[in-house]
Amino acid sequence: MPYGCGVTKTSSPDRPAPPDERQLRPAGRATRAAIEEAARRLFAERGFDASVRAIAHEAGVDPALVIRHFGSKEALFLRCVDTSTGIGTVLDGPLETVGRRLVAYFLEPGRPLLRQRYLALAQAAHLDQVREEMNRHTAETYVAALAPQLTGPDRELRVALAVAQLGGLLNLVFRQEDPLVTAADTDRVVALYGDAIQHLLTPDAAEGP
Amino acid sequence: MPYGCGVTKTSSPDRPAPPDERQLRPAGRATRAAIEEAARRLFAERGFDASVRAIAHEAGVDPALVIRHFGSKEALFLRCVDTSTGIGTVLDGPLETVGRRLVAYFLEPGRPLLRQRYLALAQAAHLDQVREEMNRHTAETYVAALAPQLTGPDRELRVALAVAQLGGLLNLVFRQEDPLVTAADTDRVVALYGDAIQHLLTPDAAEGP
DNA sequence: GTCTATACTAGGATAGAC
DNA sequence: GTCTATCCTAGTATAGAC
Repeated sequence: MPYGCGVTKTSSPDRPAPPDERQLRPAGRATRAAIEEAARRLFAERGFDASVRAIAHEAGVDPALVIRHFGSKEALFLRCVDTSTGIGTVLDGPLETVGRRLVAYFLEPGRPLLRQRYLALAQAAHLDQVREEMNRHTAETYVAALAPQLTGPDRELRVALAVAQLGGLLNLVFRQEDPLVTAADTDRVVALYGDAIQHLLTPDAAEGP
Repeated sequence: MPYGCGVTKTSSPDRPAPPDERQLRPAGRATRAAIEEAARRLFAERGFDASVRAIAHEAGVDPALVIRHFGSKEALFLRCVDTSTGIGTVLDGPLETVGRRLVAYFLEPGRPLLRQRYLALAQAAHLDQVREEMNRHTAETYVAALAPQLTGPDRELRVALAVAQLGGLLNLVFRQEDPLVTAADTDRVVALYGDAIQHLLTPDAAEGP
């Protein structure tokens, strides 16, 4: 997810590295898992506004345990929000039409999960670690996949700017709910905005109808 | 400011419209003014994180007075943050180069105020009223100024999408501080991203070097 | 009308007993 | 590992003094 959404952590640097999570007591494992499951659900539903207390209640445990196990609300959030949403296949297609494909992918209806995750991340973007993860994800997913295929100067910069463009669109359609855009034909937005993104990646290519 | 920043209110719908602010008691006026001045300073410095209590302390009054006078922190914020930053002159120039001019305007160094205001608004964007003001500002400033000059279909939609693009760039350079972009030559970003914006506004125009 | 004092609710985080 | 009790900060509301 652009702007960038990333965040797919499997270990937190906050806890002083227990030798292996699978060696924890069964009770501890179950509690941890219950907290994490509840957190995933509530973060998805309410974004970063979901309170630690509400998550604890949902998991049937004491609020203090949430902090005890995950260090902080921010660390728990980083652990729970991820965006492994199959964007890879979109990026793997032909470079000449990736702009429209990206826009179409994110605007495709029936993807409430994408929207939920975007809103949750956007809401938490004031936290430094969340922004760092976004940048890391942008670099690892988008820049790594597209920059080598580009020609001309500033290949990495152009991909970063294209991702920023995509983020601007998601902000508009997912957060602002601008009436001009929500009422517009999706295909038109895909064509217009997709070509604008494409223009940064392959400036010389001709455009489709 | 795009994405959109607007918010230049002079009267709040929350209070039931006192006939004229100048008719309030001197003491009341002075207190109100002190609170508002302190709020402007702290909101600019710390964004929406500036607490009501800190604002009250800065103004030398009781925290309850802040709420008493302005209704809520959100209402005070809406009253204090504005973006009348002279974007009008940028929009008034020739349409054919407005994309690059817009990017250059926002990337121009020595404009810490622009950045401060953007960050404050982005941080408060989870509030419905703030987002509404952003949309209103986008419509009144950008769409109103540019859409009539465009040719072809979807004129208003294309301006809204161009503003979204601009918002994506500001998010990148003001919030993310992506090393790829902060290290890049400003002129390159102006050319690349400005042309991408221009492409939505005047798709047929040729591009500069 | 304007301000002071107090208090309510909610949130995140921590200390220390079991 | 788990829980109880507690602390701190925050936004907001209200009663009552001037």
